[in-house]
Amino acid sequence: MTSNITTADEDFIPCQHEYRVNCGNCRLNSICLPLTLEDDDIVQLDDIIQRSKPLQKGQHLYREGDEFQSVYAVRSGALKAYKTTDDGREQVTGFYFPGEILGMDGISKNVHDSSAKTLETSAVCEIPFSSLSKLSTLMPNLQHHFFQLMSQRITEDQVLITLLSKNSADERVAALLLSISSRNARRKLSPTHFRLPMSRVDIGNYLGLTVETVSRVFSRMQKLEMLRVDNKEIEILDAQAVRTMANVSS
Amino acid sequence: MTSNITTADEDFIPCQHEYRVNCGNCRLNSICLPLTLEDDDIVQLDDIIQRSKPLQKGQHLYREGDEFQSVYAVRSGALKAYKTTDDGREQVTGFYFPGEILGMDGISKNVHDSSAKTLETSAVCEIPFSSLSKLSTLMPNLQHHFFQLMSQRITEDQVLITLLSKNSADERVAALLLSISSRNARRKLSPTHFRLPMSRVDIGNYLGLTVETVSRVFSRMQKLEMLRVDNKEIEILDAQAVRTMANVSS
DNA sequence: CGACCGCTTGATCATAATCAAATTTTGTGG
DNA sequence: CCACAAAATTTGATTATGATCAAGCGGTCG
Repeated sequence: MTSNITTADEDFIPCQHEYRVNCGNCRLNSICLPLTLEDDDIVQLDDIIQRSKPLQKGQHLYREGDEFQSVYAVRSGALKAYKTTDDGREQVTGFYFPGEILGMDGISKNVHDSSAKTLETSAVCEIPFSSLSKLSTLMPNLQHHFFQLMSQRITEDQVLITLLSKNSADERVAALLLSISSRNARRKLSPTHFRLPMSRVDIGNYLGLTVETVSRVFSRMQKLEMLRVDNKEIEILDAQAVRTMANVSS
Repeated sequence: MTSNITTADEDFIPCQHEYRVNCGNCRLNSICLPLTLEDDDIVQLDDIIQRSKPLQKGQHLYREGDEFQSVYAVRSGALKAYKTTDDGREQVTGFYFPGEILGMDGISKNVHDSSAKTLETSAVCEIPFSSLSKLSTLMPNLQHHFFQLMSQRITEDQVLITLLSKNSADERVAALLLSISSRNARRKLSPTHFRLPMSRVDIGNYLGLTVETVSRVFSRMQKLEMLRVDNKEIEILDAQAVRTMANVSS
């Protein structure tokens, strides 16, 4: 892990000059868990958080059925959460980017209800749930923010439910691109030019489509000059056209 | 509301001899919010809860965009939660039966993210969220249980996502019937013989199918002698066959 | 009684799945 | 660095599932 070979990984190289990351100096703290906290409180939150070594692409953070201990904040990289159906197919339930929290589905039964796997080299902050609960009783702001985070997960799932239930393949793919674009914007990255960390299969398993259909939609969007697609590299050429294709007011 | 006209409503007539309902004597308290609480704590919870007059069929509990104030526990009857898409179609995000909690999607933005409407005459308990939050900081059990309820909502939404994404019309309808059946069992009602409170359109808008398809699936299930369908009255004749059709291990 | 609503059934059509194959990209070892 | 194998992606042809369009039935309410 001390190697400094630069991989083909497109993401920023983590700051080397401030290795001792904490919530107070993390550049994600304005969109992550500390969002609503005072400086004093952030220090306490910081105390319970464990920061991971980088995880290699394809590693599991947890698996469906594992005992639930912690929720996780993505520090760098990207992950997918997914469930495996009885007949062995994979339903991707979400993609997670830096600053986003995953694992909250494990709270209800104290067992992870889905698996989480890195899509590229990633690092996460582990937040032991028992400590978070305890701290939440002392810090109403934190409790409220965590309620909000769970509620946000619910509203986002409801958006996906609607997308799967009512929208065409074109609309689903366009909506996913817009979602990734706006999440990039939130992290001050380009909303029009980015690299998809997930495969076409993952996209299909998220949107309820086959790989072939996903690929065809990308081709169609390219032909219409809305998009430039170079393998995983995406450039949105006509954002308005993509919004129109997504058929949502956002 | 002091009238004692009995409607055509199939549900049990609420106990008249104990009008002053509270959480301590509510027959749903073993599956509802008080689940994990001690007697003393139940009394405190009871203090913040407001019980509604019966709501007529078709009345709204809240609408998408309303300011979020409270979550609600169903006391009797049944409700649907739904979102209206930009092009005016309706996505039903859930059906709610006695003992179940709805409205948690409003926490994240302090605005209801969906609408809730009664499917038949119903009564609910209103739980002001600010009071619930405050009480939760004092009662770790309550905080934990509410975290669990939200997490359960998330896992249930993920099941629906998978259903919509991967399963056929037959499988979706069969899965819904099994879900209603097991929720009836939880309330000590018959798991094989019940009345559906929602219309075929509602079922379609929940499962991402048209009315016609829903109706055809019911017909098919009747022809296969798995089910007896008399309008909204359902009798499951061969539960194993329904499980097989649903194609889930549950 | 008649209009309307919810539900069912039938015929046809469209979208995306499936099957099949070519092509590009990636990873690995020499 | 190149060669080769494996994996991922794209494209094409055909098919199947459920949507759409259309009509009829039965019950309810004014």
